[in-house]
Amino acid sequence: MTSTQESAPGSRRRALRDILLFGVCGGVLIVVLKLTEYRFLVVEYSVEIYVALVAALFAGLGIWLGLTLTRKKPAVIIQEKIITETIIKEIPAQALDPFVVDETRVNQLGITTRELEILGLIAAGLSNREIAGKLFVSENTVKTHSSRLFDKLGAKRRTQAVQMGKTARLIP
Amino acid sequence: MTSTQESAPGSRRRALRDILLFGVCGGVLIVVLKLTEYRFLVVEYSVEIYVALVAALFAGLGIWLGLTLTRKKPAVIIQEKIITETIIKEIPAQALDPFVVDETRVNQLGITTRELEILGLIAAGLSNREIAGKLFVSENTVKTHSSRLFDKLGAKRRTQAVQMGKTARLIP
DNA sequence: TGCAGAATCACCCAAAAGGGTGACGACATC
DNA sequence: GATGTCGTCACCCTTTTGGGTGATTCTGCA
Repeated sequence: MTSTQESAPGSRRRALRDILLFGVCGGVLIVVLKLTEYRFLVVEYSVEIYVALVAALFAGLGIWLGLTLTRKKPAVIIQEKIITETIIKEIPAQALDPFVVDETRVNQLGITTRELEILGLIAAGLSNREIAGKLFVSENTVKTHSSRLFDKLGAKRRTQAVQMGKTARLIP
Repeated sequence: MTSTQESAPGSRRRALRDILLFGVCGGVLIVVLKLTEYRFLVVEYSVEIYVALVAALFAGLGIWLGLTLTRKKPAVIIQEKIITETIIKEIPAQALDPFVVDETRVNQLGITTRELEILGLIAAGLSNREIAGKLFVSENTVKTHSSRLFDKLGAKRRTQAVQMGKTARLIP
């Protein structure tokens, strides 16, 4: 229960319709059974069979209802089109995009936490001076950090470093 | 039916267990009902009530079974942990990522095709000189283009322009 | 205890980037 | 034919960025 229900517009109406349909089906069945009841009562001990039949029928109906009710929930909206279908596909985590840095790559390149932090701020569009102000260090410090960072990434410019950092999953 | 079922390891076993549980419950209920049956039979026309009761019970049971069975199917795998839960979340179309420029935004900001082209090359990490070489124009031309682009975006630096361009869906 | 890695800072210099202004040709629109 | 937009280029000047070197402090590890 990570999030509240935020289903498609007509979902509740459809659920109601299904419940109604279920009720009608039940009613019809009861009527039918009642009509046939008398015939069954002639044969004495068929009550058990009758009950079992009713039980099985309603169980099946219940299962169907349960399925149809839950099937409405996951609606994948692509562009404008609404596809109502159960999602079976495994979502490869990265699709819901809670970004995590590729620690392996970070260690592999020998990038320190400070350097990574500065890479993030560069990607955010800050100048060296702004970064210095944000981290309470001198501009020279930021410059040395970024210099070493570019070395490790093999980048010549900060824009290139950002691009490389993104493809290497060091920054979102 | 986008893909075949590739559910979690213990899914089938659990489904079987549920069905068995369902059967046992049904059996127990039938036994109980049979025992109470005689008492009900004393009162003559309570058969209908009895049937209705059975029907309702089995319907409920069926719904429960339907729910528990379907709940197992969608399994989101994050890292190593398996979360068995119905997927409710709307997946934004952008997740499947066939990038298209936001033409509306482009016109809204008054960005020309050439400027957009240069923004893309800046984002790719090229220097003004490299861009000039790529587009067969002078470096000064690239500079004027980028200058006007930054004006329109309200950016002070090329890194900032890239960041803004990305959030505005002008570049992937 | 001493060493390695990190974070920090300074200084110098060159290259790149950015701001401002002006100008020219092509093309479309009115 | 006038106007406007777009793409092109030049020049000048300031700011930012990047490279190189050296030094200091702190911390964890051998």
